[in-house]
Amino acid sequence: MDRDVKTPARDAVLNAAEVVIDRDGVAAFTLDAVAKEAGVSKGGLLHHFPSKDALLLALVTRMSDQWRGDYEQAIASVPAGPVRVARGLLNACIADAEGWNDQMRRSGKVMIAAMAANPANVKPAREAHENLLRLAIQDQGPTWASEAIVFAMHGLWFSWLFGLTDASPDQLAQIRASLQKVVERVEQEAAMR
Amino acid sequence: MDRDVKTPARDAVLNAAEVVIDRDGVAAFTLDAVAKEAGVSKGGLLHHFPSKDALLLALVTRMSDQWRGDYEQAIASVPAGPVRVARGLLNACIADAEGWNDQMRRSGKVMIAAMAANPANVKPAREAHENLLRLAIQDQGPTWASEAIVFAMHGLWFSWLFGLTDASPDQLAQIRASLQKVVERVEQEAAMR
DNA sequence: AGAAGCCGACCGGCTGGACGGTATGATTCT
DNA sequence: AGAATCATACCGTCCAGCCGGTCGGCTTCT
Repeated sequence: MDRDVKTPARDAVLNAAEVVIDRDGVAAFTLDAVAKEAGVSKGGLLHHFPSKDALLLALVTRMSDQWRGDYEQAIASVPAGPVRVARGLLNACIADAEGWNDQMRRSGKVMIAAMAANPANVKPAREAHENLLRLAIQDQGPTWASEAIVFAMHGLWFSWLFGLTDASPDQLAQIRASLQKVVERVEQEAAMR
Repeated sequence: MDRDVKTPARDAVLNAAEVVIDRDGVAAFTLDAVAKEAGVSKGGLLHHFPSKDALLLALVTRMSDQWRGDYEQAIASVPAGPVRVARGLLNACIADAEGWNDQMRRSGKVMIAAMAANPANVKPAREAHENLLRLAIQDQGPTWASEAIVFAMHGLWFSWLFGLTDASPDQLAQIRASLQKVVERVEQEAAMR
């Protein structure tokens, strides 16, 4: 298959789709709405993406690539040590909490839209996630701690996304602090051994 | 508002809705499909639930009540101690792993359907979740540990639901083992103090 | 050079079907 | 009887995908 070509028009449509889903909700995600937001006719939109499903898949793909790049960079900036992966994720999440919120909210809504339409669309996200877990398992520290923390980060993401958790900055900060405490505990223990 | 009356017909429709969403996907969740599955006409269905949104809300409500009852019972069966909530959740999840999978998959798909249609529909789930977090904070053990584990359980649920994680029993068992290790570690530490 | 032919990008109207909801009649229960 | 519980038929809307057509740039032939 031909690699996804990155033309400005394509990217503009993708951005517009994200905006519509994020701002107006998953139910409002229609081809007309996206075309209007992108300043493009529906015909023009369908010229780039042969179907709504294809658009959704491209959206998840771009998102997953972005996410993967982000967390790989965040992890790389942490000196080698136990639970390095978890520490990297947590650092990135805390360092730019607001940015993290924005991006994660948008990503999550896209995921929901993709799942609702066709679960096959989340494949790129699955690959990115599997890659992350692989990195976590290769950590120096105890595997179980790395895994648990990675899942806790995901739990935080999803819970917040679904509105299960209060979205107040205080609440989020508290939860992040809890996770940080776990990481620190594991690091201390590893250092003492 | 009048309390939700539990009639057999209502419950049958609710069951049918769950089946359709679980078996055929969120996109196939239409009033016609649910009515057909329930062996009821669409008019009959709409007699019980005035709108699709109402049906979805009722679905989430029943699910949340069920879930709340389950975890409260699971927690109650754990002797008082540190991270009792986390221990209870984990026990329930491990004791009947297969049942847990089934129920959680269905619940998750319902949540996605509800979110896609109208995020306001997840309110009952939010309340159940807040209640769980409240219980976790009242635990004897360190709050941060309880919180982290609760979120990890949620992360496992969501990740698995979105197909982010391999659904193989081995993989799931491994992750559960990781979480269990965290719980045990906290319990040990609390005991030594 | 320049006319002719071509091709990808894009437009916008259209349609056919699906889907949520309504209106009204039939049937059963109390 | 009369209320509750359905069934049947139907309506209006919305939306994904299609299709004929336009425009501008690029190549090819002469």
